[in-house]
Amino acid sequence: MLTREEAAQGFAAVGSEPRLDVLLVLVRAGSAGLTVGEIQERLNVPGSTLSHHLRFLAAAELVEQEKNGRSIVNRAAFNRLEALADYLLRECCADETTAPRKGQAQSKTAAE
Amino acid sequence: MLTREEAAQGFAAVGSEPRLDVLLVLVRAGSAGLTVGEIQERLNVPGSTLSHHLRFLAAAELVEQEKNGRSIVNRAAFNRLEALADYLLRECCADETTAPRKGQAQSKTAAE
DNA sequence: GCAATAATTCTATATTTCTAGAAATAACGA
DNA sequence: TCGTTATTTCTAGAAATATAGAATTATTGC
Repeated sequence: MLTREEAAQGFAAVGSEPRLDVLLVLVRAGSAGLTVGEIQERLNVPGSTLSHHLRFLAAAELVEQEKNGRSIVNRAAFNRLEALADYLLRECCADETTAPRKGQAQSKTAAE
Repeated sequence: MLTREEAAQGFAAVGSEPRLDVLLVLVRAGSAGLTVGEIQERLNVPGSTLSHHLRFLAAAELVEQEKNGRSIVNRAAFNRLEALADYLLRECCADETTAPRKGQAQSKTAAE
């Protein structure tokens, strides 16, 4: 489960277009991941800039990096991404006193 | 459907703790929404700062603002939040050539 | 050891964002 | 109209982030 700080950091990490691009190519790549060089080929971005963005994504634990020879394989952290996706609406309407929003999951913290 | 730019802007909007706090109280409040003053009470933040953050959230269309007398009611844009939540993993594993990630939805853009 | 490759760190500049006090605007009630 | 309430806009300094070239580190093959 994500803390509020982790969630904000995660959202900030994908809150810039170049970084969102990086994450999306990794998500598409699936569990095989991509090396830094492969990402660089796909996105056509200078190495130092890419490295900076990858560090950001790794710090937010949205991307995992594994060294393999002189390459570094980057993989999307799918569990973390799912947790992020769930985070925003998790407590939906917990304070709602009148009719709850139709079709909206109710908060687990709200009294059943 | 969200463009890449809209998605990045949306994530950036919830990518700061104070702003995530604002969004979360609105999500909890449900469809009734909250006035700026009510948010201010709950979060204990200066009005000018809150106004700045709300503008950010509204620009990303994560929050809708409706004027009501001298108050402004703010509501979470649930549809948009759902779209954001779906965005990250939508194209999961589209480029995967070997075994797809178990339990992971396949991309709509991938050949069926 | 040496050249080549893969990636990071260093550095510097430009831009954006954060924060919040002060002033301004807008709406209502008497 | 006047005072009060609700909110925004103005302003400005501090902090964070973006970008990318140059230098550096690490790994491999010969």
